[in-house]
Amino acid sequence: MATLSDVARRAGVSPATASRVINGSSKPVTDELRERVLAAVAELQYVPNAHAQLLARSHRSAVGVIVHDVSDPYFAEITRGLQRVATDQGRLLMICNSYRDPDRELEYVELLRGHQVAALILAGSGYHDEAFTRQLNEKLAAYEATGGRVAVIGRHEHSGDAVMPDNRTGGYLAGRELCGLGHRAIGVVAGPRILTTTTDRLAGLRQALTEQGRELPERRIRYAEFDRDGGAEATARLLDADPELTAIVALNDSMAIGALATLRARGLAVPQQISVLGFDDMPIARDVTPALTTVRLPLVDMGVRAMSLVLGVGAPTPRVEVLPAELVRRDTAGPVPLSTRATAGSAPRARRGDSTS
Amino acid sequence: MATLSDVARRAGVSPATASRVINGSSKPVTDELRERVLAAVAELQYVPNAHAQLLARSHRSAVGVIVHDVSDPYFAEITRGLQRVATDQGRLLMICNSYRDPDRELEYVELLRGHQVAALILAGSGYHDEAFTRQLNEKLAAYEATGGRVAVIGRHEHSGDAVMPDNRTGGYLAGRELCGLGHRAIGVVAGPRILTTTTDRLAGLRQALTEQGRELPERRIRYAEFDRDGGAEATARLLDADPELTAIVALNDSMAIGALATLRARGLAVPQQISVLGFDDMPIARDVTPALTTVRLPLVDMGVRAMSLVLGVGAPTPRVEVLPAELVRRDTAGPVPLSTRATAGSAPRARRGDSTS
DNA sequence: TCCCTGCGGGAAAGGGCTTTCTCTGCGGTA
DNA sequence: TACCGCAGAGAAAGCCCTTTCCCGCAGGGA
Repeated sequence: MATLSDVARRAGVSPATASRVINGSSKPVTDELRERVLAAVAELQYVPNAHAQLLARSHRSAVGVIVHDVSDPYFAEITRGLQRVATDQGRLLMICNSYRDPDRELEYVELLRGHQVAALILAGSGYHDEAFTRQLNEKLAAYEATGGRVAVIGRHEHSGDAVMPDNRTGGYLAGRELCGLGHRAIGVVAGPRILTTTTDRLAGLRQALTEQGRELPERRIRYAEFDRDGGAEATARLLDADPELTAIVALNDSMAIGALATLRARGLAVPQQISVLGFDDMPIARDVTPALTTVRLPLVDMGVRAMSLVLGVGAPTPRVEVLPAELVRRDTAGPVPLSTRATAGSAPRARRGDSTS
Repeated sequence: MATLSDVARRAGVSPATASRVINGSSKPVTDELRERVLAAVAELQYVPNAHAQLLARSHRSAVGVIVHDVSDPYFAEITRGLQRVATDQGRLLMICNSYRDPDRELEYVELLRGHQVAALILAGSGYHDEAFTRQLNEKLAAYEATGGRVAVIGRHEHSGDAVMPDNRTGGYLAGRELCGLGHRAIGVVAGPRILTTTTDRLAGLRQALTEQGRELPERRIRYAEFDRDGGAEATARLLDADPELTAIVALNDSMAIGALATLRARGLAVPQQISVLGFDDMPIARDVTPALTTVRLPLVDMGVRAMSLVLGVGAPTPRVEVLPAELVRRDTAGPVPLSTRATAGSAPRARRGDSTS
């Protein structure tokens, strides 16, 4: 592997001059030497050693990102937003998948710190786990103490900059919608209990039902992995326990798609026999059939905001931006079926399309 | 930011000893000193500077990966395979999205080379572009000359190790299937013309039709972006030009999903009025309604193989592994509609389910 | 008692680059 | 003519580690 001094030797100049040419330093170099250096670079196919550069340079430019899994559409969208701003600012992103393993998350914080990232963004739900939260906060504090910037997306536990999707209100909107359609027997296909996202969304949902004088007993909730298969499986368990359900809320769209698969397999018509609500509005939601009624979160925007926070200069106080959730009505949620409607409180409404509440 | 010598000073030892303790060197250190060092590390929240380590250490361990876009399910699956092997071997992956921009691809080769990756994997279609191909090959050759390993996934142009999905046969299978179902008026929703993947799949398809005495005129092909929206748009153009079509082959599943959306919007029943075939069998293919009939590629396995090639010791000759495509029959392809069947050559078959050919 | 061995530890040499500092030589001013 | 200033180039000092090499010391064998 050719080094800078190889280039310098070949060009008959000092490494200092070669470096200046290659990096377009402000220090002037005569045209003749410049050309000799560039020729040497081309001949030797020289590529600077990034580690040596990063070591020698003082300023740090990369930004570290820890997500659950970039290929999960939820995070893919957020990452798209992060990328957009980072690219604009000429920053490189180092993206790490924690696969929702807290230990791996801690490791990645260290790893990224070791890589001298200028900032750190943690996206994705926090955990109901005191010990972990404390450890994480310690590590982040240590990092911030040395000038690192930190922002989280969708986590309560961090005290600094944060972008928070309004999960609770989202859950509330879902609940209100189903109540409005007359549903009483509502089941929930939930993500892992330990995730704050799960409990937040659930809390909003429960609040809506309670306001309507209905309830959400634990037996109508099934916890599973936050993905398609988890949703399919939880839906099956839910239906086995309670065949009378007229609606299912899935706490994210992946789970909702799994739910639809199970319902289809069991020959239950959506939304005629049973309604389904998703959460997140990931891109595929409009392409399943029937198109998924869901609670939209501004995913890309969340990424944009987080990266802006972290790259923005002068942050006197930690800033928390709450981004709103909104209901997207498509085709999976309908009025409670006639057979059970007698017991429902409010009049059913019919509609379809893509209007938002 | 604490450095190793800070730790050493605090522990009252030399940097050498501190380094040995921290890295678990084979050289023995007495328990007392070891503990003093570890205590200092904890107190200072010391994290080694990765760049300095990488610079000082000789062996390179990370592997660079260039894909079109990790959040595209096709590449997400491949990446999953890459990850699996890399993790087993304790390798870190650096993943870069080229977004199918050839220039960016070249840049990333340099970037990754600069980061001293032990190997480089390029996944995704090559381009019909001589100048670019030559440039890329030069860069790769320069990298290989310094001991780097290179493997490509789904590209013909590279002369070294390669994992090749059998796109041509896949296209052939799609064509044979539709012929068997009696279709004659077959439209193609294709990816960008400049991609070899597009032309390979198209070539196989054309071969199948030709063998059956049918043909695939250019006017029945529409080229668009290789994604959902591209598929939707190309399908619309195709239908506008030729409303008589009884089948559409989309050259990947994303496009197929876009095609389904367009057909749904136009009120055309799939597969009763028009059949749709996809390509790749990405996970969502089974969850759309009707479930997508498609040509499956062993995406995860492709990743596994490529990483194994590149990390495998002793490669005397460049190896090319061709991975087979297979047809997955689901619910979007059916016999040619009755109204047009009179003109069809072969008897229609009815079926459904998930059996593979 | 002396020498050799081996162990635990430190000194120092890189690893490849950036950047400050220094030096040389030139043109311009007093 | 003597001096100053400055442009352009090089020398060298880091950046933070790892690892080789070397040293001192203690214990064992002759």
